[in-house]
Amino acid sequence: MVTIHDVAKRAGVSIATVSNVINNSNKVAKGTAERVKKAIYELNYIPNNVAKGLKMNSTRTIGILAEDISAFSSPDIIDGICEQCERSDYQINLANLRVNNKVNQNSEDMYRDLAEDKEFRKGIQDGQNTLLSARISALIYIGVHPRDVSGLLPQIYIPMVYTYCYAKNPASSKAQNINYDDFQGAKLAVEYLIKRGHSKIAIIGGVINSYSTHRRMMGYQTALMEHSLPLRPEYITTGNWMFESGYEQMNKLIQLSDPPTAVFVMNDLMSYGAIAACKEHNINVPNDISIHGYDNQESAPFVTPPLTTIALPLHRMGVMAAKSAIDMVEHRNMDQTTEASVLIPCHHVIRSSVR
Amino acid sequence: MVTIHDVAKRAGVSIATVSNVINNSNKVAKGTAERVKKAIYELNYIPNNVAKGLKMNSTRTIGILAEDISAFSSPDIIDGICEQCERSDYQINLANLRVNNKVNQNSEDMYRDLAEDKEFRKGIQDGQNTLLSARISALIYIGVHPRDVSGLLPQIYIPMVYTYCYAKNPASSKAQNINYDDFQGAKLAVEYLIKRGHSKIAIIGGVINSYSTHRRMMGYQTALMEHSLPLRPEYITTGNWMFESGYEQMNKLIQLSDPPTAVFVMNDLMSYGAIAACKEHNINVPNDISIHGYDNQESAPFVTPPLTTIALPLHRMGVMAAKSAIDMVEHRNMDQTTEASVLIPCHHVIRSSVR
DNA sequence: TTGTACGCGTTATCAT
DNA sequence: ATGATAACGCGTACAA
Repeated sequence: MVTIHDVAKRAGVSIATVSNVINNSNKVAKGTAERVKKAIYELNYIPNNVAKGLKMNSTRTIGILAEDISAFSSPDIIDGICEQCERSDYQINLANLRVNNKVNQNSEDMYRDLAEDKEFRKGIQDGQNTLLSARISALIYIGVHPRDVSGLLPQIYIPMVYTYCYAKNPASSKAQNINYDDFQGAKLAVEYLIKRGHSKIAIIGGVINSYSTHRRMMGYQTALMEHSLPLRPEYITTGNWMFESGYEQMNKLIQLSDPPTAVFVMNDLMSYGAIAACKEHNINVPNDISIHGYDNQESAPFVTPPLTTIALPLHRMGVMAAKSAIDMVEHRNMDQTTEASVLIPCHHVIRSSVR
Repeated sequence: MVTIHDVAKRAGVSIATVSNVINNSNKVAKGTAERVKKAIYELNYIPNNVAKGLKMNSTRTIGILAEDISAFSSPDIIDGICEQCERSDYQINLANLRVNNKVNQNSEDMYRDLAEDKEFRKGIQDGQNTLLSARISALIYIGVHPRDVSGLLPQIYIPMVYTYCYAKNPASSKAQNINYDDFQGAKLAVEYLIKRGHSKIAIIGGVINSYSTHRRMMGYQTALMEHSLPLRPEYITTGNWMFESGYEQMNKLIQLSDPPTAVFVMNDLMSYGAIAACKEHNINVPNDISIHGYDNQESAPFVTPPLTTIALPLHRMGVMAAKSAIDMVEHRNMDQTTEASVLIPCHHVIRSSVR
């Protein structure tokens, strides 16, 4: 490997001069700088960041600890992180926990079970340690489900950002949570239904102890309230985020004596189930009943009818996560205005499942 | 940060001894080793891999240069790479080129255009250099489309693996291509259609100069040939991988005087278009006509009818890619049996779009 | 403006 | 079995 010494020799200068043209090119005479740059180019010199990292005690590297990189939400978040890191000249070190292979899908409370799983906790420890031994400057933890992950990670002394999850008691004294706004997204959805003339609006929620379910439910209620619409208990149902539960709950709603004309379903998967239930009863979506999803999964444009839904600001979450991580590393977070948690608004994707 | 010196002091030994218990614990007396381990635990010592990397001239780090981490194929490949790296005690350094934002979707030959795009070539250079300055031990390049990417990357002196793309003239003298088997996958699909009793089997291909289109077409032909079925030119159509072209080509096939009873469509997106065309003509899928896709996109189970398709071995490609990268790093690739290109078989996902 | 010398945290060699 | 010490490639006082 060609080093700074080789460049110095070829340019006929000392290594200090080479270092100076690389790092603060103003400190060195123009002619000398040219010679050095020429030598760098000719030798195809590539600075050794591991030596630099050792010397500077800073690697300018963000560690990503992803609960599951195959989760639908992870790639776009990581994409955002990459983008910001490129802009700020940071590198990325990646570790993956493969949560979705480990979680018990049949469990009532799969994420709590998971949090108590010895093997998973060891995996998370190992992942964190591997990253830490690479001397990352900050750590971004990407969850697979918005929930409190306090206590999952051992305490560390570098800045931390949680995204697609949050920590009430973070693992670092410098920490931030970056998430999308469940409340705003749900409100957006229901307000749209109201705007389209619906007043009998039911809801199919996710699992009842989920943060998202709570927040989205509040968005639903608030939208109704602000438009002086009644909150009808028989219109409130919950499932478990899966296709089947959307199907089941929709069947219940259909059989009501005064059925809704629109249903806000808390995720796309359950929406598909709801649509399937309608089809079975020869109820046309959206003509007889409107279905509104949440998540904007990759499949949403391709189902029949194409699903009107709420898109998550995943890319922006990644950008923001990297940005706050880097800000904390570079001590720019010291103004009191910085909130420990930021919520990024969702936006609407209108297709054809709402009339 | 606590260093090996702190541990040594606390354990009352020299740093050499601490290093020995970490790396070759057999060289040191049992009692001493215990004391050292205790000190490590008490001080929460985490080895500094950047110092180690400098000293060893090896970081045990795989660089991933992803053309687009948001492409449907990338996350599972990366997941596989992560898994193998964890097993082999390697770290991962990630860079993303965001190709899909840069490519001109309307171009006849978008990837060739891209390859000639100055800005993209600069991006790829920068990405490679960033990775190289982190002194990665090997580089894995993940494409977004199976094609020859020779000449895109500058020549380098570390092992390279190409996956979801290939290089006839790789950028390293130690290189390998890891891909799925287009030919085998297509043959699998068409043989299934034949087994289900179809003999009038049409095909909707991708863009005509695409490697995948060629290979899948050959799989189609071979399956027909091996079952003594005629190759009917009017059954051979091609599109451009997008929804609309599936729709258009299907419309043509429907209007044939002797229309097919089954269509092998070369990707899922065009399959959705084909299904849409059938619906418009009140042709029931699969009862009147069968549709077979390729890719097994996340959406495939949710369209109507759920799509029978070919699943790509993405995770295994990632595992294999990392494995060969690491093998090359550790000089285990020296047997002549190692092929420059390996193809991993696809497998079948049977749902309801084929009768 | 440019050069010399030191130290960052390791591992490995060579003594002891 | 254990310890002292020289590198690894770089950035930066400080000297010139």
